[in-house]
Order: sequence, then structure tokens, then C-alpha cells
Amino acid sequence: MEDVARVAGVSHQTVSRVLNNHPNVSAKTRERVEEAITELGYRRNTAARSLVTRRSQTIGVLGSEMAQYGPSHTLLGVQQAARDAGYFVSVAALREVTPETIKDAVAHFMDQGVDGIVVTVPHPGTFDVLRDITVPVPLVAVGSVGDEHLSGATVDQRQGAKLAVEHLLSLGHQRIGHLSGPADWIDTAARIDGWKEALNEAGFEPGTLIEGDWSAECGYREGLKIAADRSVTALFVANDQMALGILRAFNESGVQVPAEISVVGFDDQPESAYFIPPLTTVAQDFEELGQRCIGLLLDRLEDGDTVSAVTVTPRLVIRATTAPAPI
Amino acid sequence: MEDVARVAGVSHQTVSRVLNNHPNVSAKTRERVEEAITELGYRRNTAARSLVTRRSQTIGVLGSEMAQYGPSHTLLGVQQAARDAGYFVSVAALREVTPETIKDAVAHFMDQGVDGIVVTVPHPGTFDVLRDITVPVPLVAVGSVGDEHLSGATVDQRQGAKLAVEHLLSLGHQRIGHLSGPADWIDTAARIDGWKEALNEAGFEPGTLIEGDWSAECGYREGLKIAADRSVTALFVANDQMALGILRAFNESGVQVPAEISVVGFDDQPESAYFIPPLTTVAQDFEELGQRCIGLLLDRLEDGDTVSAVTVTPRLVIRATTAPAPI
DNA sequence: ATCAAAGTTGTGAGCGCTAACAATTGCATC
DNA sequence: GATGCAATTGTTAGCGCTCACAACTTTGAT
Repeated sequence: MEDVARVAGVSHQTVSRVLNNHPNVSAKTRERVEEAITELGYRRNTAARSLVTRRSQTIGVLGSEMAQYGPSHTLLGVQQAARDAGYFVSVAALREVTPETIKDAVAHFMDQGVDGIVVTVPHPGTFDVLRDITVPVPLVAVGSVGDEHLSGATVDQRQGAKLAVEHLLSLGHQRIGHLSGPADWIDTAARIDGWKEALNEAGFEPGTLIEGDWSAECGYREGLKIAADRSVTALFVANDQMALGILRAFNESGVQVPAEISVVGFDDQPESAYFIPPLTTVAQDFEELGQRCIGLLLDRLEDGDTVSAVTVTPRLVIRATTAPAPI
Repeated sequence: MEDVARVAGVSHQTVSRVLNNHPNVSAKTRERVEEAITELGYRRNTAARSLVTRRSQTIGVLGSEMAQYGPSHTLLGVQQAARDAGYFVSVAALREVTPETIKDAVAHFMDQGVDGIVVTVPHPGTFDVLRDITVPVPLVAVGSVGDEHLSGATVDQRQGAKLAVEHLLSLGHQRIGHLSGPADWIDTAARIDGWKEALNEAGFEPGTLIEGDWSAECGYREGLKIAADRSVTALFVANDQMALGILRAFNESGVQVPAEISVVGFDDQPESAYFIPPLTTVAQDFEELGQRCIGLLLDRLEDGDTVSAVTVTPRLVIRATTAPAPI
């Protein structure tokens, strides 16, 4: 920086001012400094800057199941938005979710001096842990409703579930079952609520509720049972992977989809359009979710504004696994 | 740090020595310092440390298609291994792969002062770009063969392809086609080579070679054509997603899998076991790949050793899409 | 011409840490 | 008890930057 100052014929402080876009620098000085910077290929030292500002220009992303469709796309959105805003993105992937591993990861980020943390750990207990340890930087949690300490960004999953079930209702289905995610996931509860609500509003009783684990394997297993007992004419499945398993089980059991049983998934992974038959499902824009997270975080970081929550709206994609209910 | 020194009754430098595991600190002093550290909940300031050591304890991961099955799992392995070794992991996801975006991302990492970079950009041109810009930190590229400047970690894809084709040959197939990835991917070339090699060794001519784009949609489109012309009795498909599309196309066209045509995929995504029918495929351990990358990087960083390449071996998973060739 | 107010630039200190060197201690040897 | 040597500890400087403040320059009203 001293070198740049010398070349531009100013003091190091003026260079610093140019770098930080301070208002009180005359146009021609600024220009001269900028020339010197490009001429020397100067890059400001982040460590020195962090040391004095106590800001690292880094945002931590703390997540579990980071390789899954949802989290990995959320990370993409976060990364994109953060880099555009001049922030670095550091990741910590939890192999196992316990209060200890969460605290460890947060400590890891504090050691690094991150300016804010985006949390995508979809288990309700997470938020309690985060509130307990009073993290000294802004937090945004995916799936949380948000409060003054912890912002939340979330896809309106209840709404997504309603969309799915209302579609089935409009086709004349009345016995609509639900294969949910694991009970300790936030998303699971929201989707179950949406399913129940849509049915209640239509004046029907909820059909069978089965707790799954998101895996195709589990969808297959439960699909075999449903194929045998035929307790429902339609099934709302909490993600596309379980729906894949269901489809395979029905295929093996000779159950016609959608003629005998309709199936709706959730997520709209790109593959879902090529299932046999192509899956009707609910699309959620995870990348947008990630971008919104950074938006919230930057608001807190820069304006001190306390926007506590944003919601991304899902949308129904109708393909070939849904048809009018059999008579 | 000054506070810790005061509590422990030593100088700040001794605290620094304890923190850095310097040899010449007496056991009881070390103990006293450690007590003071836990008592005060002291955490060393990374920025200050980086400023003087010129090391950031951060590794950058530069990747394209980061949300895909392979890259996202590689990232998981990288993150795991890096955190275990006390490093932070920063990510940069490329939305578009051009020499400019690669250079930008590298510049972004240099601004951050990363100690090393793991590159998972599976296009051959990448390595040339990286060699051109002479990055001042060690690099490990996934998919590269490696040289003294650029270490490489890779799954032996040629071997994986051979495994797949040899399995088909052992079932009596002679006309074995290949639906490959896009031509500008490294993986594509290696898999084509393996396919050709296995056929040559068995004394057969390679069957139809079709260039795909990894997507299920493309698999579907090409599958319809193959179903119509029946030029092959078996198909080696370069990834599971395209295989999914193929399966759907064959199903629609009334082609029996595996009775009429056998299909082998590549990747072994968890869903593949629930395709209709369950997919025979080649499994690759991406997490291990990621861990190996960090291993290579740390070797360069710490010992100065120049291990230039490691290889992870894939393995064939036989399920229900392969059967003896029809007579 | 004179002065105040605003705009612009420079100076010095210090963020928290580690490297190099200096000083102290302990301990065996003469 | 004096001497030398190694092991241990302390002292000083400085990494590259920004902040607070001081100093200088312009502008416009009197």
C-alpha cells in the first residue's frame, strides 16, 4: 500500500480512502491512485484489514446433509449472493447433528471471525442450541420463523403441501395419505400441517400418515405395504426420492399409477420428470432461498435493520402421476 | 493474549509458544497457560496470526456444478478432512466456466489469502488456465493426472468403464453402445477410452457412441432413438441420471430391460437402486476423493513433498438392468 | 482583503500476533 | 564456588491496514 501511495504521490491513508470509497477524495486523486493500483497489481491484505476492522468479510454456512438436493442448492445461492456482495463463504458440514457438533462448528466459525452465519440444519432443536450459546454475530436459519436474534428464511412448505393436496382434491380424491419425512425435521411438520389443513378445509378426514426417512429405500418399503392394503387413492409424498421408491413398489406390485393411485412428490429434482411415470411434484427454489438468506444477513450487518423473516413460495408442477380418482 | 499471560504469570510470547506447540516450554508452564486459556475462554485471533505468518489456515474449493452428486460429495470429503486438520474451507462456485470466471475465482481466493486450492472443474481447459496464471499456492485438481505444479486426484474412470463393459461382455453381449457425457468433460474421455479398451481386448468393435449431456432428459431422448433402431444389445451409460432417462424411454417404447437390452450406469447415486428396474452401475467414492485432495494439499503445504497424483478405485454394483444377451 | 466553513490530505498510533534476538535460569563440569 | 552450555523465558519490532485527529487547501460570504 505504501508503494501505491508513493507511485500516486499521496499518503497511504489516501490510498486506503480510495479503497474504501470514502467520500472526501478529489476525483483526480482517486484516479491517480486507481492507476497506481492497477499498474502495481496491488491487492489489499485481508488479514491486516480484518485485524483492525474486526470484520472478516466472511460468512459461514453451517449445514447438515450438505450434499442433498436442497442444501447443496441453497449453498449455491448463498455463495453466489455472498460473492456478489464481496463476501467470502466458509462452510462447515455437520456429519452428525448434536448440540455438541453444532457448538463446535459455531466455535470453528468464531475462530475464523466470520461476520455472520447461515444455518441449514433442518431440525427444530438446532434453534434452541443457537439461542443458548448467544452467538456474537447475526444468524440466519433456513426453516426458522425468525425473531429478533435469529432471522429466518424459509420455503412456505405448508403452502406447498396444500397445493399438492388441493390438486388431488380437485381430481376427486378423498382418501389422501401422506408419507412424511422424519419426525425431527422442521419440514416434516410443516408439510403434515399443510396436508391436514387442505383436507380439513375440504371437509375430509386425513388419510393414513406414515413417517418416512426421505430415502428411496423407505418409499419402496412403504409403497409395498400401501399397494397391499389400498387404504388410499392418492398419496402425497414428502420428497421426490421417496416418491421414486413408491413408484417402483407400485410398479412391482402391479398397481397402476395414476389410474389406481395418484402420487405427488416434493422438491422437483430434475430427475423427477423422467420417473416412470413422470412425477407430479412441488417445486421449491432453493437457490433463491440461499440468496435471500444472504440478503437478510447483509441487512443486519449493514443497516442494522432487523428483518426477521422471508418466505419463498413453492409451486405445483403437474406431470403424469396424478389423475382423477377411480370411482 | 496479554490477559492470559497475566493470569498464568508469564509473557505473551510464552502463551504464543504454548499455542503453537513449541518444544521448549516446560511442562508446568504449559499447564498453567492452558488453565488460564480455558479459564478466560481465550481464542486466538486468526486475522492477527495470518497477518504475521502469511498463512490463513484456509483452503479454497473452486468448482462448477457444485450441486451435482459428484462435486457436492467431494466437497463434503474436502470439508471433513480440512476441518480435521484445522483448516477452514472457503468455496467459490462457478456459474459458468470460462477462463475469466476461473481467473476471477482464483483472484477471489488470493484476496482471501488461502493457503491452497482444490479445483473441481471437470473440463480439460481448466488446467491450462491454471497453469497460465501461475497461482502462488499449491493446487490440487480433481480429474487431473498431476505434475510438479498441479497435483491431481482422480477416480480411475477408465477402469470403472472397463469394469462395466467387461461385465456386459461376460454376459455375452457383443454390440455394446455408449452414451457418453459432453465432449468437453475430462470424465467423458476417460470413460470412452475404458469402453473402447475393454471391447478391443475382447476382440469386438465398439458399438454406437452417442454424446450426451448428463441429463435425464437427454437419456430419454436418445433412449427413444435406440429403442427404435435396436443397434445394440447393451448400453453403457456415463451416469445414472441419463440411465434413468434411458430406462423411461425403453419403458415407454416397450423395450424390456434387461431381457432385450442391458443397461449399466455410472456413479451409483442412492436412488439408482430404486429405478425401474434397479440399475447396475459403477460406484465411485467421492468423499474419499475429497479427503485425498486435502491429503495431497497438506503434503505440499507441510512437508514440501511433491506427491503428484492419487487415484481412487471404482467398483461395479450389479443390480437388475443387466442380463445375458438375447440370442 | 479577511475570515469561517467546508473539503481534502497527512501523521501517528495500534489492532493481536509471531519471529528474532536477548536475557535469564538450571544443571553438570571443572 | 566458578564456568560453560543448554533449556527456558522475556523483550522488541513489525506484519498491513484503518481510525482519530491534525494540518493544510479551497471556496464563498462579508
